[in-house]
Amino acid sequence: MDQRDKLDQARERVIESIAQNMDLYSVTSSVGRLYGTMFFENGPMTLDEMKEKLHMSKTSMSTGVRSLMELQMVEKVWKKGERKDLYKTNDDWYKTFSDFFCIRWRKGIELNQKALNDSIAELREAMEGNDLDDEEKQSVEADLEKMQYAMEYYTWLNKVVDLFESGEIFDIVEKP
Amino acid sequence: MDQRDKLDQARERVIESIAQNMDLYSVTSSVGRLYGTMFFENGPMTLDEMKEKLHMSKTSMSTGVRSLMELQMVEKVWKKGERKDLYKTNDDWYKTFSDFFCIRWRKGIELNQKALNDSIAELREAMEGNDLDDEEKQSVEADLEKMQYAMEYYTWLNKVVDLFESGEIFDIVEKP
DNA sequence: CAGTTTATACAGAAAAAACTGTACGCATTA
DNA sequence: TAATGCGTACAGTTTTTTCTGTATAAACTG
Repeated sequence: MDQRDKLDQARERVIESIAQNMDLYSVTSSVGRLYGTMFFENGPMTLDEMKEKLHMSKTSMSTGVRSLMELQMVEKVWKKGERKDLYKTNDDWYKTFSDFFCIRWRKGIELNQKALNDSIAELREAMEGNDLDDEEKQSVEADLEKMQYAMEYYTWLNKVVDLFESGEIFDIVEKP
Repeated sequence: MDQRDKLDQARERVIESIAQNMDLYSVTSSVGRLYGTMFFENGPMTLDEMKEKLHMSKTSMSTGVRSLMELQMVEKVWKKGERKDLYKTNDDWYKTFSDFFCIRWRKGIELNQKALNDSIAELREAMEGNDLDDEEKQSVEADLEKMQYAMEYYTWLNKVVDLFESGEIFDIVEKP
């Protein structure tokens, strides 16, 4: 094998590994491959360059870049005299991980807490009225207990997310 | 509206919210709904009961339960005299979250580290041989720097995962 | 042991997601 | 202003995933 091919292969191995594991960020391996490719490119890339490298449609590159921008993994770059949009990877992986973790879980927590709050209130109200028979009361009591457990759990999880959002996690586990 | 309906609705709201957010655990909302239903059931359930409640095929219940068991969210229960398999939710959400977080990220880290190790070794070897022109050397140098950054990041992330795996996280953020 | 009953493997249908090519709006250039 | 070039909306196609019904093997019952 040619020396040049060997170097390319070493790079491609890493790109492919990143691609295969990008499902951790809920994107397809195609989008992951796009990220990996941009990561190893020495400068910002245009959509046409991406399309060229990955042998995919420009539309896919466009939507792929949008996904990566939402994840804050890629950002748009301005360069005077250049008509095409340029994109580069955001190379702070620590921040990318934290942001993703926070956004993802915070959203889930919030929605579930909202539903729990509403339902807990309704059940408590029903308990206070006197139109439940014993069996119903017992069932509502059981539901309330479960919902309260869930609320406590989300309170805890929220604090875990705070750890990452505040950057406190970097005091606990220091960057190399 | 009937009082009974209102109580059911309160429960259903929470189940549906859980279902919608179970994509955090990479399962479909159908599987999430199954989990929610089992969570609020007072005892263990059979596949037929699930099928009945969710109006879905028994096959789906079977595969759904398997998914939830892999996530350690559900476990099989033995009861003498009962021919059908019984399943109940594992109600330690703190552990479920930690386990999922660890398994998920540990796997990604490991695979990426493996690829990085191989490629870093190859590139270093290439640098030591004397058959690279200046341009190539520069390119390899740039790749190596990126790969080393990635390795450092994964080392850090591994330590974060350790925090959850060891349970140390519960000293930092205490359970309510 | 024959007759049920249970869970699941498997194949196919239905639904969802990913991807492509065309068309169009907007911006820049001449 | 006309002409060119860019990114993306959109519709249609392909691929993947989810879901169902049937068939079957294993386990239980009498």
